[in-house]
Amino acid sequence: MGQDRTLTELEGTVLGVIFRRQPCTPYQVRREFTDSPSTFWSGSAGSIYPLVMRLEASGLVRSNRHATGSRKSRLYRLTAAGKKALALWISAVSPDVLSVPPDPLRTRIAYLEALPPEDRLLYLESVLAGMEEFLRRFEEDYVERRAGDRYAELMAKGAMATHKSRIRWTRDVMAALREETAAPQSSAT
Amino acid sequence: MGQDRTLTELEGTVLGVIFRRQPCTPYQVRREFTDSPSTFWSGSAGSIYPLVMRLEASGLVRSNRHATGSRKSRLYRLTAAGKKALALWISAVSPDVLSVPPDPLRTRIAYLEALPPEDRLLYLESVLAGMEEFLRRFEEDYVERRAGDRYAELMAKGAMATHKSRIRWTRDVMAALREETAAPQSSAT
DNA sequence: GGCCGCATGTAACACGTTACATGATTGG
DNA sequence: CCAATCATGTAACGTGTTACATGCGGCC
Repeated sequence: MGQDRTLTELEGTVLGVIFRRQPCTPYQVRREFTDSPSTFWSGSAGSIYPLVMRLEASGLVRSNRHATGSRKSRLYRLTAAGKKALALWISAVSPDVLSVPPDPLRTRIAYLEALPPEDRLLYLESVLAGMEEFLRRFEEDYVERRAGDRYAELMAKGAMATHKSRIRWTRDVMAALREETAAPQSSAT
Repeated sequence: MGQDRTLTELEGTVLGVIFRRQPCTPYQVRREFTDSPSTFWSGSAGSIYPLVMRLEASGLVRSNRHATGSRKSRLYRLTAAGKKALALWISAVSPDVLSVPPDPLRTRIAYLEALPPEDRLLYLESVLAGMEEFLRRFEEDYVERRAGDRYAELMAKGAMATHKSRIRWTRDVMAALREETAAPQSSAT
């Protein structure tokens, strides 16, 4: 009921969250985003509630009334169509999946020459420190939650691998920069 | 003239492109996005032209008329304020820079259990093949363009490092999956 | 019993996308 | 000279964000 269009990135992800957590409330879905170490999706109420309602309207999820005390809410779970749609969304191999994901740090470093020369290394150092701090917290968090969930463990490893690769690369950039200033050629300001 | 608000990700990037290429036309800016191996920004006319006009309205870029034959266009370059704004955008260390960037593949693999068990490895294999194909093309392209630009080289290395790390991780996931099916425990659907 | 966090929403706004429109230029 | 591509835009649309509104629950 309702014509099939391909799911957006957030819709697919939310469908995945509900699939994993079902039955669950929209608020639990939100928490999944707000608690995530990634800051890409805000998980704001304004995105999640309307989205979940949209999913229900297109028959991908269904909900039961549910009350805790006199507070009313709804528990959502996937329908058969929902599970099919999720599987389809996952397995449709799009270019974004195969190509390099966006990286705000890479973008900034690409235009590092817009910074005064003496600020460039300082910037990279502060970023590096921040990333290492992030890594520490991520690892703590990961140890804390590894409830034997093999899947969660795999996911965390993937995210950390990427993060570490970024850290290593940042160090490379710093080394290149130091080398350049040590043996100065003509520099374009 | 025009009040300073912090630049969005696309605005900062476009400012960077103009800084790098100046003087240049909006179309050249678009090409930078459409030619990029990353698919995150479409670089559609509908995004770039209005954005560049917005930048000019806020005094970050300035343009001169410019004609090739009877076709008219504008050549843009950064103003002093523009260069300052770019430097500020780069050096303001936000959480998105420090945390793990979004990864459509990671997200999909997180909900791999929504796929019929027999499809999971097949999916990962096809993704892996696609990523390796992408890597080959990226490397060709990179060799082709390495006009001794140390910076471009560094950037390419960063992107490739991330990409390779993703490939390695995908292999890990496949190995874990194979192991699991070889020595089956209780599996959730 | 008042305050703060939980939980569910809604409204206005900004921004990027697709699709469309238009004219110039180049190639067969 | 006709078609395809280059190049510059505009319009409608969808969707995510911030900010606001509301009410319940626990705690101090």
